[in-house]
Amino acid sequence: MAGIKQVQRQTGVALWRQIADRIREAISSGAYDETGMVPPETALALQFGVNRHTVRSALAALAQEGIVRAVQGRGTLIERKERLNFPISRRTRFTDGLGDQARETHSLLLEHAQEPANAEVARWLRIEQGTPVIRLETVRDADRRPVARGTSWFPAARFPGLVETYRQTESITKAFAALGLSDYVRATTEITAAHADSGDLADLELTPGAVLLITKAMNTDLEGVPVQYSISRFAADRVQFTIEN
Amino acid sequence: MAGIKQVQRQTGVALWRQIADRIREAISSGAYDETGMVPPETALALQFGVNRHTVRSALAALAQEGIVRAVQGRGTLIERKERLNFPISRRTRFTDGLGDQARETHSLLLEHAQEPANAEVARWLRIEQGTPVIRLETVRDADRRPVARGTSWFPAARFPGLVETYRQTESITKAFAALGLSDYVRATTEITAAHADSGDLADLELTPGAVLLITKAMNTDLEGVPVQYSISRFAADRVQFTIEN
DNA sequence: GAAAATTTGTCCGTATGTATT
DNA sequence: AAATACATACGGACAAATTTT
Repeated sequence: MAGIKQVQRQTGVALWRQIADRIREAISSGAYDETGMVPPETALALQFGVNRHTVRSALAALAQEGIVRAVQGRGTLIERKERLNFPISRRTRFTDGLGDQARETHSLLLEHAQEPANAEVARWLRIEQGTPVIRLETVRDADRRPVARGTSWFPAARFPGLVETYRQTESITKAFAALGLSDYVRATTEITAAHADSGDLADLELTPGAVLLITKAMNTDLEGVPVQYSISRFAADRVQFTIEN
Repeated sequence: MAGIKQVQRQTGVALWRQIADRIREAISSGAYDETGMVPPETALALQFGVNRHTVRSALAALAQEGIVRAVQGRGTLIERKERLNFPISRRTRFTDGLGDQARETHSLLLEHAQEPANAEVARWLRIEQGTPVIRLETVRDADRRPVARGTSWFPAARFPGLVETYRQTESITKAFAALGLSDYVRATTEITAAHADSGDLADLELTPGAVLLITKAMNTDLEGVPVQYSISRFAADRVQFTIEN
């Protein structure tokens, strides 16, 4: 089971890097497909002739890349992934956009409040700073796998009772419809990427170092008046966005 | 200079995490603005009453978030960042899209070749697999800072001499124009995010763990015939994308 | 320009804690 | 309950890069 090529010292490339590369190759070559796990750290340390900590550095790098996930007491599992596709267009809607990619989608309302708009929210919703807005904190699942967490703000005066309707329907589109807004469109979307923070790790069931796709989006009614501003944080290894022009 | 709150053991929260949080706060409060650096590891270890390795774990986490950057022999520098905005639309062009956000942009041609299209390239360019394509590997800078590296493929038969023209003009738009294609449009864009690999680290001057925004884009001529397929890898902390619908 | 001091990087060894099997 | 496996933390040594003397 020992590899043919051993790691080499004093080559200018750190041992843990060489080992990470070696394990990455082994994973993609399917060497560990039987168990779906990487061998225990102690076994790898023996195999490569290094200290267990050196192996840990290598595994930490791979975990950080999302290739493996260490579980205390169990072992280091190999991750496999498929990405859901989210089209971004004038007609962008979360659930509809998924189409038949997921059998079952859920939206969990974590928290809600009515509060005065801060500078950023006011700018996006084109209202005066301090105007009352409704804030919703949600986590969205597709087939039991958390996909995104986000915060949305709505002008409070225009959508009384939004929270109750949303809680029942789990859909912004339906809540809007129930409140007299039959249609709306995506006006602008801003996309960045960053590392997950501790809140993301918990809500999206991620491991430290995970990557997020972050969108800031503004929806308007058909007259172009802003009705929703959202910041959404997507687990990057579970989604991709597509834009058709 | 010692902090008022000390870190606490046996609380269920690892020491290195507590220390990372403490340093993160100190940075954002401007405590280290004078030097633009975090104190040396040994000083922090003394301040928090822990081993230097524990401080290193904390700093590694912050480095991985892109908040600091360690430089051997010098110290741990605090990163500050501004993001360039890339609009994605039917008229998407790299340099023009930047507008006045950068005084100076460059495109460095790393490598080029003519080769048969593989399955992916053939699918995007809507040509037969094996048809000759021109491949360009480039790195793009804005104000001396590398922003993106990418690979582009073009149908070889349609654009003879593309490489020479591109090398002179540093512009795909101008190279197309010189070869008789006066205008083209962005048809589809696919966006994902991931960790940087070793090639990205080198070309984009990033540190391990850095996050990338990755686009797969297809441009067509005005008749809708694909003329270019590109995979671009953007340093996520230097850019954002915007989509206006 | 050379030497010394400073600072981060790598690696080892050991001990103990915590979660899972 | 015991064994296994990952997580955290400490201590030490030396290497490598940079800055200071």
